Amino acid sequence: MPELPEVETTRRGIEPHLLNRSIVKMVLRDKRLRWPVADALPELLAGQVVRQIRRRGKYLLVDFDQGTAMIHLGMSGSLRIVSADDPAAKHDHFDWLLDDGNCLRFTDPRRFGSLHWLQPDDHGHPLIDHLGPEPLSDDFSADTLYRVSRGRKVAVKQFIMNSEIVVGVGNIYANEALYRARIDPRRAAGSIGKTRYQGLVEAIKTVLSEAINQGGTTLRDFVGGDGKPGYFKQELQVYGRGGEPCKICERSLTEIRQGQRATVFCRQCQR
DNA sequence: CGAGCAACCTGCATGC
DNA sequence: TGCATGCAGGTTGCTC
Repeated sequence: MPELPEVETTRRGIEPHLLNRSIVKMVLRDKRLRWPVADALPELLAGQVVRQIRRRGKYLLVDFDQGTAMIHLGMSGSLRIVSADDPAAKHDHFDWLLDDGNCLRFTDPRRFGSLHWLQPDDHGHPLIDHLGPEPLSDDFSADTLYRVSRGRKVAVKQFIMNSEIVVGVGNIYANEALYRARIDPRRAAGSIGKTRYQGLVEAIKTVLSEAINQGGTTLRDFVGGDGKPGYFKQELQVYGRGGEPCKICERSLTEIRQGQRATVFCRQCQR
């Protein structure tokens, strides 16, 4: 479910409900996430006040006075604001009860998500220390992408999905951006010139920005922190459309697998 | 170092 | 209806 636009949509949805609220209590029902949730977390969080919610790649960083909670939604995770007396369902793994009677609820059927605690004096965390630039920042440019791609034989689609190169480009938006830039996803990253990377960088920025403005992409049941679905699905040009006609040339879209992920593209329009 | 792939886990669609 | 199979929005960490 969540790529960068969905994580950002979640951040914006929950932020107003959390800012300057204190955590009355954390209820940890299942600590078996991607990495086990620290047993000490409920005790650590009790009484702490949320000061800020940031995003780094697909990680949400909830800042408190005495540390930071780092949350990842994995493939199937979501965060919602619900009433504290809302009964927990099967995959609701933890709640943060707030001082206004609401609670932040983490739900994740596949348990690929995670929750870590960062001490304020930490310089970061191994999971986020080596991340590449934010795609919507000026640090992500054709110049840098061109430079770091020299000599790389990996397919360009897998290259832009590598979080050390750029964060937040998942399978949906990688397919969409390559289609918009008209680049064949199988091409070696090192074989692409600066001008074409210029187009790719613009396509990535555009597709991510548009998706955020639409509230993300809802494929199954994604909802933002405010409970509303995303409306970007109707804008998808290739993802999930293998065998259907290309919207530019009408030719049937090709679907292949790259690194165990579905790739959809047009053999005519993408070179 | 890079490339390829198995693994983590559950739900759902599909086909026999 | 039941069962086996394959696939899914992500990422780490192993082999070669």
